[in-house]
Amino acid sequence: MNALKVETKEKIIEVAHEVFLEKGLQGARMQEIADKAGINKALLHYYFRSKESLFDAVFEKVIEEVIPEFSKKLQPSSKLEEVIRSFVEFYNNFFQENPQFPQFFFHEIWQNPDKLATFIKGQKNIKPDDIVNNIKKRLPPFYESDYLPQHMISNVMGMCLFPHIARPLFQRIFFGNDEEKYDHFLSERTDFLLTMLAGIELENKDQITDEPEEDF
Amino acid sequence: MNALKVETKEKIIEVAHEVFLEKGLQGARMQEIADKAGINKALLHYYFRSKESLFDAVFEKVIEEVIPEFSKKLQPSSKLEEVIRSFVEFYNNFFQENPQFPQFFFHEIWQNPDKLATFIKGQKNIKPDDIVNNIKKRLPPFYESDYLPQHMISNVMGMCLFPHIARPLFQRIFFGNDEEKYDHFLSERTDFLLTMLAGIELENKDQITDEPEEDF
DNA sequence: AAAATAATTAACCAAATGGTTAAATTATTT
DNA sequence: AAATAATTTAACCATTTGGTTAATTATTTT
Repeated sequence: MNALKVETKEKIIEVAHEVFLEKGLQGARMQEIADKAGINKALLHYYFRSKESLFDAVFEKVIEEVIPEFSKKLQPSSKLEEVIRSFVEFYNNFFQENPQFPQFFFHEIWQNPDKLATFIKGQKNIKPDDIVNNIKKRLPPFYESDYLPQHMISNVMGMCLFPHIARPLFQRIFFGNDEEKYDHFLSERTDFLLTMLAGIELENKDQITDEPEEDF
Repeated sequence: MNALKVETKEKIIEVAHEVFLEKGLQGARMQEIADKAGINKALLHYYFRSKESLFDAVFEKVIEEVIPEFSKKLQPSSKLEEVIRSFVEFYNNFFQENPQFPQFFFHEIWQNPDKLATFIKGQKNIKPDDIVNNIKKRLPPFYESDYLPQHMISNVMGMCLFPHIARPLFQRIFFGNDEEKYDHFLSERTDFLLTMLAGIELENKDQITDEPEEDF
């Protein structure tokens, strides 16, 4: 009558994912995870030796799902415009489906930077140097050539991230805490960002012939 | 009167501030705070009934220090350019001096949105409607007029915030975990943002005719 | 200086929490 | 069907942790 090994384990990871995302590593309670998974706390430790190891399993799974999707968008082959477009689309989409993710992610990154950074760097799909170089070659003129390409990454990521990570406050202060209005704001935003970014690029289009060489 | 009392209490708040910022409400330990303040745990509870009340005291103090500074930058009287300039300068400055603040802030905002949002909304210096209206009136043309002014706020805040909140990861991935390089990146960024934002605005300046053009 | 009040401590306490043990139940293999 | 292995549970356990008590030491007040 009872669930098979695999099913139970997956149920645990699934529900642990929820709880960890909501409460963080410290805030999460093993009892709550066990309860929500409909099992005994001892069984939880049967499948995962410790809270940490459960957390690792959850985190690994999340990252392993996100990173490939993420890095697909950053192929050096594609044009910068394309990269930005698909990046913005994906990022906004993902956050809308996983609202607490940013908060959780950055919290844990600060609590345990080395562990998580090492883990993420371990993902072979991501090649930071390639990304930076790809951007460097294609920077639109208004990104002053003396500045680091990392500024552009920060810009795009920051603009995508902010309304999601700041939601609880931002929604209350600027949207009268109206969920629907905020959701509308968020869906509108992908469009807005792409329009805006394209607009800025287009204004300088005449100067770009192919791949402007800039030295940094 | 009780010179000691004040000193102890302030010492507690000071050290609690550190610990809470680093570990968050859940992660912080009363014992650690007591130790670092060089006092007994019982004395900690003598001054602050509970962990929560200590946390509140710390949070209130932080907010009360930041908000006025913050809202000063958002006076509806000043020009949008000025607002952005001083906002970016202040924001970047503050984060450089309080690196863990963003992470801490957003974590707590998500853990207890109502409490903190209510508290922040209680600060009478901040009038969201005024801010939005002020921005609405002065939006540069490339911010499509159909879009909400909140987009612009998200843009500026997001671009300021990102490299700070993402630092542990970003530094490791894109800067070979070199503290100095990252610090340089951060100090360069204020300049970069102002240059970039000014540049974008200037390109549409013909319709506004206000400030002399700078050369980029 | 004595009484009263405030600040501080050592020793406890109860609840919560991550984790364990050993037995029981269920599945699988022989 | 018996033996073996995997899964699940109830009852515990040790530690941690926020919080308390009651006594002690300053500090003010009278």
